[in-house]
Amino acid sequence: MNIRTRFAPSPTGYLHVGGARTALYAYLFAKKNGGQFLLRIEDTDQKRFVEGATESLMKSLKWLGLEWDEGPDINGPHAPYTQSSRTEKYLKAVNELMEKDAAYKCFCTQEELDEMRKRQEARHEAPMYDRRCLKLSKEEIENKIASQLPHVIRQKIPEGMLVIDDMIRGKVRFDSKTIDDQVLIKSDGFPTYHLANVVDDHDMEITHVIRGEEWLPSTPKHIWLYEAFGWTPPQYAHLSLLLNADKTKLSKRQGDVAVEEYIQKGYLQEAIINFIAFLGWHPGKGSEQEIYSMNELIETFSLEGVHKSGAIFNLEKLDWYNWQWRRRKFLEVVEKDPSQRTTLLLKECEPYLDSQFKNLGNGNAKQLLARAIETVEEKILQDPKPVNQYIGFYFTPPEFKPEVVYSEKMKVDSEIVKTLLPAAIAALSEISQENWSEEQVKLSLVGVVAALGLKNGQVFWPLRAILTGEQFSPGVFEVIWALGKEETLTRLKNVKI
RNA sequence: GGCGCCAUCGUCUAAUGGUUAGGACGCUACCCUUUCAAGGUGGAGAUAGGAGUUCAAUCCUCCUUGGUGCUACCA
Repeated sequence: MNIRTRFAPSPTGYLHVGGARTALYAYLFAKKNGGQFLLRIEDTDQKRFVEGATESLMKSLKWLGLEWDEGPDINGPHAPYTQSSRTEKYLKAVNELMEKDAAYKCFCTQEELDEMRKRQEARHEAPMYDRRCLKLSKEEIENKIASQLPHVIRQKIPEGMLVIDDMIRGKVRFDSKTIDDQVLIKSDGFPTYHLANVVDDHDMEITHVIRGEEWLPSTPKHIWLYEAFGWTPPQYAHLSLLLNADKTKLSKRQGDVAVEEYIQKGYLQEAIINFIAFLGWHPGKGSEQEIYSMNELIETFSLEGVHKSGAIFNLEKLDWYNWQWRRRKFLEVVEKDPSQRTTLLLKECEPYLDSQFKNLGNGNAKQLLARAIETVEEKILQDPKPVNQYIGFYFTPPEFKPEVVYSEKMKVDSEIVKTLLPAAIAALSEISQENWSEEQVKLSLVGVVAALGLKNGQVFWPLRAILTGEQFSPGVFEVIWALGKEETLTRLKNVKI
């Protein structure tokens, strides 16, 4: 069987990360099985239509590497792939349903429906359409149509139980008594999701419907529609939701939910894919591999590995994936061509560099910047945003920060700094201008360590902290060498405890 | 309210009718080190509760609890 899946978003805004995961799973399932992945735009609700949303959706999808085989922009054998251009198909389909007595016209007004619901709620009944228009006689219907009363077309839900065999959830039972006669065609002539979805999935030969859990309760309606048409329904796989930290449905209020926003923040495509793939899926077989490329995911993916429970969208893990992928891509290039190292790192930092560092020409300052960045390579690969912290002190002397200089962990207190400073100043002063090198600085400071009987860190940490004012920075020898003898001594002498 | 879905460390998850319940993120201790970071070795940390089936239940069944989704002329 040729597997065909689809992603069918509504153009109401950006691509939501939850939608991205749904699309990813549908994509992986299709590709794993050598099938096709389609994109269909479900814009049957003009009220919610947002200008540019389709383009934005497609852009994010493409950026993620989720390319479709058929879709609104490239078309295909079942074009068009935008529902608003397919209305005749739905009208034709619904006529067929009425002929088969599986649908009927309903003339109830919004007010009538509201009132009916209110009364049902007052009696603690489930709010449901009471089928009053199903009892209309032929003449009544003709009269109402003749007087041009607006109407909708409702699905006539058959009686009985229905069991859905969901690929993720197994067998799920529904009683038709609890299911409403769904509106299929709205009074504006547009279909609702339920009709359009079924007609299109059938027409586009979709074999597996992979969609969010929110559709599970309405799946019986869809299956009954397939039955009424005499079509074979697709296989269903209902995915659990992505959640906020408090386990509510992932929402904008509690953080960013648009893929676009993560792109802007500098997350790598590979990292986002890797991360969302593992939110509710695991390769199984006791595997402990965490890093998967898209190709590896395609090879490994299966619906059996998809979880039933919702997963919290945890940014800390995303950051970690992002770091792993930045590093992996960086090393791939550098291993082939080591000369690329600095260029690549500078490129990483470029967007975050303060303007004063951007146009340094090619002189000493530029080299200094390059070296500084190289020495904090790991930090840059983890997160290039604080880059200015790692280099700013070269250009602007920092204030003395006791909270950085004194460190319980490094066993550094003010007493140590008091004895250390004069010794360090004396030792560094002895190095002649010609001999001023990183190596010489190191020798000199190692001498101080020995002379004072301290641990390495007790000397190196406070000096670096005084000179840079930063928790993290390039190494102390590098810093001293680069600042130069004069500036280093000035900074050290200026310290007042 | 009705109907449905879900339930292993804080988070993502692995595992099996019999395990010291494993890994990753995060947290943390120590080691290493040219500080920090990285790296290495450890640590704390979970089967929601109650019944039942069974020699044996985290795993199967039921109930409770909690969470969540749907209940529109939205998708």
